[in-house]
Amino acid sequence: MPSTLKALPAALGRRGYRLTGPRRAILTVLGTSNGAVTVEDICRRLSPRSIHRVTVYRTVHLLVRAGILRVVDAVREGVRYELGESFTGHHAFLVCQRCGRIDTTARCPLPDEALAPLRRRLQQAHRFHLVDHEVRLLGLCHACHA
Amino acid sequence: MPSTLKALPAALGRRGYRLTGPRRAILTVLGTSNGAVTVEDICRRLSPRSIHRVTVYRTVHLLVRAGILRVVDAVREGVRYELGESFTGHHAFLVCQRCGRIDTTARCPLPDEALAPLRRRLQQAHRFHLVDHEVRLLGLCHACHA
DNA sequence: ATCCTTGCAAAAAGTTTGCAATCTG
DNA sequence: CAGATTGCAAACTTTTTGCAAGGAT
Repeated sequence: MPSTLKALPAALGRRGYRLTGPRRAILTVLGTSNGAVTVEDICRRLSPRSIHRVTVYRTVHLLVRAGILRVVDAVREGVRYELGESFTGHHAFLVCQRCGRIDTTARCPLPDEALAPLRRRLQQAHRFHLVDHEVRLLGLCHACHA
Repeated sequence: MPSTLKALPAALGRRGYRLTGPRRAILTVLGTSNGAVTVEDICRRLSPRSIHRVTVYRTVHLLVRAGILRVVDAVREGVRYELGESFTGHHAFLVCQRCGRIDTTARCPLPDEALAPLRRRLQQAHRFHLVDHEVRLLGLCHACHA
């Protein structure tokens, strides 16, 4: 995805944000990362202590607000726990994007038949060994949908 | 799921862990919660400051080790970020359960055709308004599969 | 009685905020 | 030049660890 790298600073500018050195550097890191990264990852990839960690935090928040970045893990707040599948069965998660509440569905929307081919494909294309899966359905819970 | 509540203390005992008051109380909270909870949630539901927050942390870790609880959010480390879908396209996440690395697949294994019926079902059964979804494929990355 | 568990205090890790100096448009 | 942005220090929040007292088997 080589075009992404060029498109990013432009995307920032178009949204009325200033294009500064730190932001450019952070966008470059993001544009050349393959996978989801942590703030720590970003800092590590920036030239040795060139940019302050606080700036990375602030920039990342800005980019999320601007719709350029998105949060992959954690809806917010800390880690969440649930009883093991032997107690609950396998299901999907209903995650409220507003209050962070996580509920569960009766069953998983990913059909069992799809798993074997998927496992095979991941092994070949990514050399990734599939063990489990988790479907997170994002939206608004009853209380927040008002 | 009324049987769960009784099964939990037994599950602990069977694995050779001691059955104490705090553990019993925490298991009761877990067994009667519908959805994934945070440590903060658990503390709030325990009788006013009866059990120390540190004990809740330790018990939760123990339960995960014992296979009674599982972590829903966050594989480890803090929040992770990725470019928005307008830059990357919609895909699934490959999460390594050992090193925490998160990579992405070319496309999402949840077929588009399944979304409309799913949205309808969630609206009816949970009064949940579906906006987006995220498939996390858990397993071992190439480097860790050794 | 043994040794696992708990609570308290404090450390560590991760994230946010106030403020003055600096840079962008 | 005006206002946004950065770095630094410090506050906060969340999670982990050391240690002595208490509790379960």
